Amino acid sequence: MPANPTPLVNGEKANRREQILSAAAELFAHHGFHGVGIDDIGAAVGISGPALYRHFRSKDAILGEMLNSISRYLLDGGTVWANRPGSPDDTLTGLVAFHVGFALAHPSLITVQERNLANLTDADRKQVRALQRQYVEVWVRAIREAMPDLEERQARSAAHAVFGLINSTPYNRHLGDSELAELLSRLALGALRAAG
Amino acid sequence: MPANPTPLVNGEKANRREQILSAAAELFAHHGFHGVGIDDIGAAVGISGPALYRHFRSKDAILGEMLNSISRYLLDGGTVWANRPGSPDDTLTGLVAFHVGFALAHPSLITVQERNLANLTDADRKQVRALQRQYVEVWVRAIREAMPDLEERQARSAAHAVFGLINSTPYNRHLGDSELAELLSRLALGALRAAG
DNA sequence: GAACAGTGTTAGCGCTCGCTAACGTCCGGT
DNA sequence: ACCGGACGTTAGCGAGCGCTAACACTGTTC
Repeated sequence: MPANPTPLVNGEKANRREQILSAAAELFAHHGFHGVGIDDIGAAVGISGPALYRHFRSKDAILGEMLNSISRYLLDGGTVWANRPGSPDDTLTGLVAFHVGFALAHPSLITVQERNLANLTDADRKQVRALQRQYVEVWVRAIREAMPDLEERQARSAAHAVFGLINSTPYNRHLGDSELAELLSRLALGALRAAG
Repeated sequence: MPANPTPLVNGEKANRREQILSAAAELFAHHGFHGVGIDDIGAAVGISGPALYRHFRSKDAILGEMLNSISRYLLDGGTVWANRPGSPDDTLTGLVAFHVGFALAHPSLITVQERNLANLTDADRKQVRALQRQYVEVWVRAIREAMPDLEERQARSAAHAVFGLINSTPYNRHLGDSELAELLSRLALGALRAAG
């Protein structure tokens, strides 16, 4: 279980680093990494551009910490759900619910993680990729236990496809949260069941 | 039916404009709009930076024409499939196959269209958005005819979710094309059937 | 064969960006 | 009372960007 229930909490008691990460996530999601300036991020938290360097070594470091935190949160949470006792079908349902919950709570983080991998430092990208791969593997194992007749490559493709389905939350703001969560879960499980 | 079977063909007989659009799509998909320079695009087609201005009014115009072309192609093709005679279920299957075919043939166009809407000129964005909205409506109508008990808002959310599912092709390069096409179609239809 | 349209080149302007430097202010500990 | 660290400011650098200007070459037209 991760130490923090959600990554990048943006509550009132959050310290500067977290405020900055949260604001930067919103901006990166809307305009892309290169479309956002240091001054924009500073202004979003009420300080002025260069003051950011009291908290982060560089602009790349902001993105790096952001994506690392997201990937680690997903991997940790996914691992917990995958190891819960229960039938393979229950495990899959739990994983779906977990990912849906994250995507609904943090659509901008979803957007950033999907779009800005290429803007990372080589070292950061390596780390994030590794975490993402492990998360996919958690899903692949869960999928194959629920559908033993699926090949591994097909299960992996199915996992990516289901991520794409759930990660549509940024374009899906016209339904209530609970209603959307229920619909997405049903769609995701329906897709997975059709894979077998 | 659109005049051209696929948008932005990058064959050998393609003229300069099309070469440029094709190369720029690849670059934009990998590095993002702001991460690609005029000189990069020029180099990719064997000419040097400023020569692009013989063919396009600006860098924004390249992106604008690219996204407009994609959206128009999808809308035109989707409309054709939606109007084919056949059962509602056949129509849905046709739409899925059409979108899957496009996503498989042009993963980088998928990426660009998903990530770079925000970098368009106001006028271009308005146009592209309008085309995308119409395409979504084509799907919403088809979905509701196949599942009459679905509300319109739910059908719209389901459409976005299925787009996300199919548009996962950029992350899905480890399965053969035909195998992946078949899998994605099955997943998409399974998701849609689970919506009702 | 001169004019011209089409397509390429290089040089360079003006602007923005990430980042550093130098400095100011507040605040808790001895 | 004073010092030092944490955190903020503004000014400005060097680099890279989109784009324009000025010019060169080629092939077609009358």
